[in-house]
Amino acid sequence: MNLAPLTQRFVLHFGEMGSRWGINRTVGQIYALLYVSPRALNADDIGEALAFSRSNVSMGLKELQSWNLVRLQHLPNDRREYFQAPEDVWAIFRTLAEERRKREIDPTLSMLREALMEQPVVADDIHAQARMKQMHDLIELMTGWLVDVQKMESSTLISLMKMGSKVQKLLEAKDKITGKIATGLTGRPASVTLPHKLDDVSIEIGN
Amino acid sequence: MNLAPLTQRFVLHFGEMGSRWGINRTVGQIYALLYVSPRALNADDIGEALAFSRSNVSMGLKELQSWNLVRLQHLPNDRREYFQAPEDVWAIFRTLAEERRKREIDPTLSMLREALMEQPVVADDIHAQARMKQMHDLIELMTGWLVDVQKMESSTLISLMKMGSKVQKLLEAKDKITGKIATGLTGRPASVTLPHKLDDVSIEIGN
DNA sequence: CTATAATTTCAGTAATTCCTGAAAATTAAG
DNA sequence: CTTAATTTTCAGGAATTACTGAAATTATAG
Repeated sequence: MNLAPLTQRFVLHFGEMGSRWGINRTVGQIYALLYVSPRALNADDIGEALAFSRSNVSMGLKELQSWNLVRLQHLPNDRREYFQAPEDVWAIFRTLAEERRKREIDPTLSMLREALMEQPVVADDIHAQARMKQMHDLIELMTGWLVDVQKMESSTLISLMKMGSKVQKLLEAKDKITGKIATGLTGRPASVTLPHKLDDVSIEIGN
Repeated sequence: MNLAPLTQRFVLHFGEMGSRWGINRTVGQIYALLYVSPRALNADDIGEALAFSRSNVSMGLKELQSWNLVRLQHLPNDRREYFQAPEDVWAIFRTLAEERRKREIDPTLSMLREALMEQPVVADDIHAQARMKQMHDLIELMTGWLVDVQKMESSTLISLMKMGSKVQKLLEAKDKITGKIATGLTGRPASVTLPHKLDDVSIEIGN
């Protein structure tokens, strides 16, 4: 391996973290290399840079493709396949979140759904099913939210994350207002803006 | 293994998913069993229920304790240690998120921070460092947000997740207002409520 | 303090995952 | 179609991880 110093540190780190992320060293290093590379690389480039066998690189790239984490392209007058990681880190993050959901969450959600359809026969299973329902509801809420959030523009997402827990303030304010409506203190029609319908909310700057 | 039908399905599923979640089969099954169990279990209970050796159970429980996923308790007139999973699924989820952050994200954030302090010597490293900066900034934003969100009440978190991408509406409305202020159309002082300071925002119901 | 119950450690083995080189399959140029 | 370049597959060996039983350690009752 003969890489530029910072690149090497990055690549080695990704290799070591691989096991914690559910990928192996090879795949971690290949991805890291592609991520920092200014140009697309072919399998031989990668194998040489990381000192992996050609077949190992092939399997690693296949894995990365199954994660939708690399793009394949062809250069003129060169029949080899070139790979690169997408430029946009937020796009990468979305892909990662989606793929992890598919692999790590969805199968469990399916299992829970099926288990909740059954009628418990044994006493122990009555409690077990109630616990599964709690887990199911949490996961369903989480994944639904994730899908919702995936639809947003990156810029919107960034703004929201920068707000952090201050979003809570908006929610509290909204609850206060809707509470007022319920008790009829505002004199406005009570029909507008229920807790989960925010479409007609407008905001003003307070004192 | 002689478990109630639904419990068994749940336990076996967690065992199989274990590898995708970065834990082994044993640990997955032990956690699943504790999660659905109506009472705390001791190591022998667990070993018998899952047909694992006593030492394997011991190692599995140690692992779960290192994840803060199980609580240890003692029963009167019994010197054995009893384990249980916390009741509150949202508390469990928070723990999981925090521990995964510590193990899967924080080390990378540290590595990136260090790499960004260096002065690139080689041309390749200039681009590599720029890419690392992009990744660093994203991770820092994400983890900061996560820490913020961890502080919220579960009920608040649930409300926010149920709103999903409708939160975006609030943000858009806010931007519209602050935009108006910037262009002086409201006649209000221009100093209030900058994009990241929402403390003084109040909400009214629109038409 | 002693005896016993309970838990943990650890060396050895089993099981799984990773990686390589050789061979097969695919692709495209001539 | 033939040939050469490129990629993929896969059997076997290497490396890692998981699991067990025995021994050591720790904790508590008497």
